[in-house]
Amino acid sequence: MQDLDLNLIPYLVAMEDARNVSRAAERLGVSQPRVSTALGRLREYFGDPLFVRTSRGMEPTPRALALIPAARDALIRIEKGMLAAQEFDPATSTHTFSIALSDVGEIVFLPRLLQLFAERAPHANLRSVSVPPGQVERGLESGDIDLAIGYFPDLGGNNFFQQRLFTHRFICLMRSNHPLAGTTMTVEQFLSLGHAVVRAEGRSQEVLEHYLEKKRLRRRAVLETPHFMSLPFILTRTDLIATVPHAIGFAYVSEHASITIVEPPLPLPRFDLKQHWHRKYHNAPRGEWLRSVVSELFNDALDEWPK
DNA sequence: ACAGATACCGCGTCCTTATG
DNA sequence: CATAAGGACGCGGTATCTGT
Repeated sequence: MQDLDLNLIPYLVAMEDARNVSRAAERLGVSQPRVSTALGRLREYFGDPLFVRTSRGMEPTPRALALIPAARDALIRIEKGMLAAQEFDPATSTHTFSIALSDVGEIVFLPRLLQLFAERAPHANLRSVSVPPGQVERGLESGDIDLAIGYFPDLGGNNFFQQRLFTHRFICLMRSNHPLAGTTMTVEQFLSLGHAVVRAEGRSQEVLEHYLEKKRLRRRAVLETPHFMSLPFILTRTDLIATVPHAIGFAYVSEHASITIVEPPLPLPRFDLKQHWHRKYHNAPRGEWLRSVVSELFNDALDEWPK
């Protein structure tokens, strides 16, 4: 440690970000040779080339990749602990928070989140972004997305932090005057009824599909639709049933008297709904505030909906 | 032609030593 | 023990070279 010049650490991190000496220099606000010599000293200290020239730019070596997380962490700690005193004030903030939500999330999260924003952050705005699952990662890293809420089983790795909000279970919806409304549905009935099946972009419906497939249970998908929104209108006018995450079902039932909930006759799988963020922003006051608000609003108490 | 590495020089920093 | 003065070291800049 004595021999390692700590001033070199930002260069290491900037190189990983830019993968290019000149651009790293630009980002750091220094000259290109300075990055080059800094890299040289790092190379000597660690006895490893750290970054090598390739057709895709300066590629980090395994050694560099092993070093960088710690370096990044150190910088963030210093920034947070010593330099960044600025606090986030929800009452005056005019920030627009970007949140990645599945369509399930839009229905479940946005109304309550907006209510809370109106009270505590009246000048802040919300933007719900719909991005393909593979791009959530990139968005969170770049800061284009502040938070991802929902079922994102692919969002792992040690660059991302997550917090479980509540566990989703599946329930069945049907019209209130359906012959089976208010009864205890049997497996036979469940399988013989026509189903309205949502195949949304998100991953949550896959959990159900995989389960049914594994159990070799075939239901009759009379309707396939990519949207949850149309379900209440469809169910009201047909004998179809739909199996959906419970928070959605509860939301529909509270708005549409013509829809009612029936418990499914099978122990359907459950899945955790989480909020995900990039470790880069773990200590950012704004992000911390948003996450605390989300976990305050959405937690296991949601299992008790509706009253 | 472009990007990264090297040469060289000025200057600032920090260490050592001296002194109040 | 604190501060001042002197000096070595090395950082970081510009210019330039080298390799792809």
